[in-house]
Amino acid sequence: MKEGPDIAHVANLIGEPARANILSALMTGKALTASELAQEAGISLQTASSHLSKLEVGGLIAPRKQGRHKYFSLSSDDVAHVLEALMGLAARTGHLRTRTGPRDAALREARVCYNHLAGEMGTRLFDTLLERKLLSQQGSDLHLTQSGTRFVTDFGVDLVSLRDHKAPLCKECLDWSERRSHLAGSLGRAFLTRIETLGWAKRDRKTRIVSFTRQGRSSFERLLED
Amino acid sequence: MKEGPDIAHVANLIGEPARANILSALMTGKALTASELAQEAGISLQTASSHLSKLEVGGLIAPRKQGRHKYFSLSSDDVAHVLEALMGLAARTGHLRTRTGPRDAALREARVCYNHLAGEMGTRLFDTLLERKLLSQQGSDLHLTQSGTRFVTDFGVDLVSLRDHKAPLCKECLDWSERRSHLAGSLGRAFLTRIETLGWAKRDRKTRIVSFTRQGRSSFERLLED
DNA sequence: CGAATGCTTCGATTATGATCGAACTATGAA
DNA sequence: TTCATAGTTCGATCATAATCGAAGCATTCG
Repeated sequence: MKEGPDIAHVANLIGEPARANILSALMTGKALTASELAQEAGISLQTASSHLSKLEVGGLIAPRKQGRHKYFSLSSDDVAHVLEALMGLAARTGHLRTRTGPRDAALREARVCYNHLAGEMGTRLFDTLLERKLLSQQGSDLHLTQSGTRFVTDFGVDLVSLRDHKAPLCKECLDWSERRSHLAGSLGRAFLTRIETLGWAKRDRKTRIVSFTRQGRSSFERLLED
Repeated sequence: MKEGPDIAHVANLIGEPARANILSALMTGKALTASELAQEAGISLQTASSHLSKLEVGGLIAPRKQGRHKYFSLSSDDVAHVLEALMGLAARTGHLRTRTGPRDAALREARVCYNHLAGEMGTRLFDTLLERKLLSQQGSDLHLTQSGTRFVTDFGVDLVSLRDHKAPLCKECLDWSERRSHLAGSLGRAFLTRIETLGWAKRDRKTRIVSFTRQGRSSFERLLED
């Protein structure tokens, strides 16, 4: 009864609606200010401040001061992973907050999961990388193969600067709508950034939706089939 | 702000200490009665009853009546997966309830994660299955290969009866102490059962610890190296 | 400097829900 | 039938924490 990590504390942090909204908003991967998060969660600035400090002490979010603004973001991919897992469970146990609508369909097709691509497009990318042996999976470790390195570089991602970081290059993240993995880690992030840079898709500012242009979509298809 | 699944509700269910204790107790995979769970969580029977009904309505646990007893168990592997993910996050953000001790070491070595083997022994099994190509991983789908089928059958697992179920045969589950995957799904369950049947290891009744005998440990090693 | 903006702290209010005693129902045993 | 055990329901109590107004810092801008 008293062994192991204290899951109640962490779950309790997530379990308050206002805080859950804050965390969900941060799943877009963007750093947001206290005021923005307050608005997002539908609470006053004072209340938000209190919640934010709890989340910070709890290690779920990390602040960054910039002038008189204070930006918050999720403190690690782990947090995003737990949130996605919770969304999956909540969806499967039928605890949806709204009826499924067109917006929901868009979310399922392509969305942001803490800076990397999730949804159907995300899992397809991940699966293709494995099928074409651009990515190799040993146990739960993921590595770029030689051809994978070439592929990624050709796509325009600067691997050299990525490898500098301590953070793992490739990680997998379980997708709540697809029940499959998509690519996380710094490479996952770089992929999404590159897709945006190429103008293939745009992130919606308010939601987690990633909307591909028609051209972008077919370019993406070609990339996968190449 | 209102799209997507209601994670706050689910997280809130887990976020109450008494309920977290109940769920943790059920991570052993054993079905427990209301009274047992009350004792496990250190609360009265009335209080436990209230919590259990909330967890049941929330879809996290499933009851089974047997005479005048009511047995509860986790309602799915998904729930166990979320709990493990939470434990990982809690452990990494430093929210341990107790100092690490010998019991903790035993837990890290081998423990039960909702009826399948977790901890170091669990992840080693999983990795070996992949290395020796007994298990193949395509995207996030896992399949037994032909040689894998032979391997498992030789080990004494009755695959035929397992395949009958609708539930997926192989699944992966992220381990909180190892940060790697171990084998879940009905095959994972069968593996642990078989290990127990062979007398290689015993589950502790009260904790999640799986303690291997000396002989069992070396048999296990041999199985992996074979 | 003073004014404005972003955020935090304090304090009072309020709502929620965890808790358990007591009474009640259901199953099983004598 | 009567008694015992397992579990639920009801009701009262109590503690916690979410909320926001008001005041207080801190930073930037004019």
